[in-house]
Amino acid sequence: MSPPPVTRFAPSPTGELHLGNARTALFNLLLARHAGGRFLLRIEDTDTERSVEAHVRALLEDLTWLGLEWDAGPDRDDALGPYRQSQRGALYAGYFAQLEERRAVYPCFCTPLELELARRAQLAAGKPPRYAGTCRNLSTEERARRAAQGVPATLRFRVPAGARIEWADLVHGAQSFATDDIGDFVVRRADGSAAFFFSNAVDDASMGVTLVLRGEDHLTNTPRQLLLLEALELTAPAYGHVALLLGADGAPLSKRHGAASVREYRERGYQPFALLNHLFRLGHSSALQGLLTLAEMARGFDPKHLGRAPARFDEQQLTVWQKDTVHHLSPEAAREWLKAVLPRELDARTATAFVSAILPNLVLPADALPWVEIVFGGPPALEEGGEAVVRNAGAGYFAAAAAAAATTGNDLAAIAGAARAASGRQGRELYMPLRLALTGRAHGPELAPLLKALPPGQARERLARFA
RNA sequence: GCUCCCUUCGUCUAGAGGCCCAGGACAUAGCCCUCUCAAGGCUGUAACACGGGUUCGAAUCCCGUAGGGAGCGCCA
Repeated sequence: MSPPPVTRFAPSPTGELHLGNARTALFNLLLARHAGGRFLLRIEDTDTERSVEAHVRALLEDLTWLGLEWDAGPDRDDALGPYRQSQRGALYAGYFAQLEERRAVYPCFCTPLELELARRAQLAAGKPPRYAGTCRNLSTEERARRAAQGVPATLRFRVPAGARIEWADLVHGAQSFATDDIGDFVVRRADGSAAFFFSNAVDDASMGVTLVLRGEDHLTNTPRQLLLLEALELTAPAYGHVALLLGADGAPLSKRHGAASVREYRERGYQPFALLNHLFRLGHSSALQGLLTLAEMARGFDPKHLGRAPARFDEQQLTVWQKDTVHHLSPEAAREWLKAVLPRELDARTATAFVSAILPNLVLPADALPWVEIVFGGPPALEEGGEAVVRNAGAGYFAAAAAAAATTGNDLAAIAGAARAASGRQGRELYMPLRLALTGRAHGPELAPLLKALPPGQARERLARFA
């Protein structure tokens, strides 16, 4: 029996939570829950230039809104924390010292400009843009001299030559990379802060993370982290690289596709469970059908069923989940969901009647707007072509219907019954003139419940118009 | 440029040499139900990127080609 897994989501707070990252978070959470393990949230804010506190808050909000709860994180500290990399400097210092002691790293005095020029020259010459090793073999004296001059230096990892780095990727299987294809990389910036390869790998190890599911964009970077961990004699987690999420057109998901962040979908009125159910099946397959709860997803999640090919985020598919979620909302939840579009002064009973009537026809809150106007905005004008249908039913039909509405309340059976008795009409012939007179439209939610939401006297008034 | 990853119906995917002239879900078309819409039921259309090999047999293994993507940063 292997120990329970520890997984993590380690976002950088540089913007809104991207859908691809949300999926990564979901998968890691499910992976942990599936086996009774722990799911950690670590904020990777070593880049103080781009990390913004407001983004951290937004990130936690979005994850919470989705229902993705972490066992430990920036707001839930424990012995393994702190969970913000900007607060882990002391721990990093110890590991930097170890690397220096073992001569696994060396100071690099190259300036950003020099490096940029070198990179461009290499690219232009058709060569891989890798660090040329300028500072790799400086003498001890030379290093001391430059340091004494106060030349700022980064710390670079000395990548061993002629070796191969191999690992079994959870998604892609056996991987093998030649160290000769990897340039010496920066582990500590000139300002003393830790660089991604370093802090990310070191934190996974020091936090006891055993399983890392991350974006495929990290696949070719993995050998660097493995090298680093090996030099530090730390245990590497098992890595799985999930294919990227694309837009409906097959291009990387971005703003161009309308929305690429959780926040945007949330603001448009999408339900968290709709989003979650969609993400669950993107790049992952499950025999489970239908709308799933997080617990059900956790039970059914299997890293063996993670796909290797990139998946497209198709809003049409999301809409299917959204409909399903919305149609199953309780009347209370539905009222809350529609709060922004419902008239303010509506009493609870009417609001519930109205919401229950139109819910089966909604996908997003905005879809309720026309019905608010139709039901609460007074007798609606007839749509194109409605006039003829109404006229054809005749004045007697509507006189009987209006009378029934006045005496029996907003009861469709009574109203239709009276109209039937007066006109002899049945089926569509019977109901369509009623629908038109009451809503102005030929299409819409079921009439009976809609009638119940109509303000007092409105049914009679709307029908009497054509008597 | 180099290294690496990927390629099954419109979309998400099942498929780990014979169970596949490729299965499911959603979308789509038709029918049924029905006061309309939605929901529901039934039926249908629709895919192994291409070319070589290996094998009695390949969607599955190997090699190429094409297309897409990532990485090669004092970003993460």
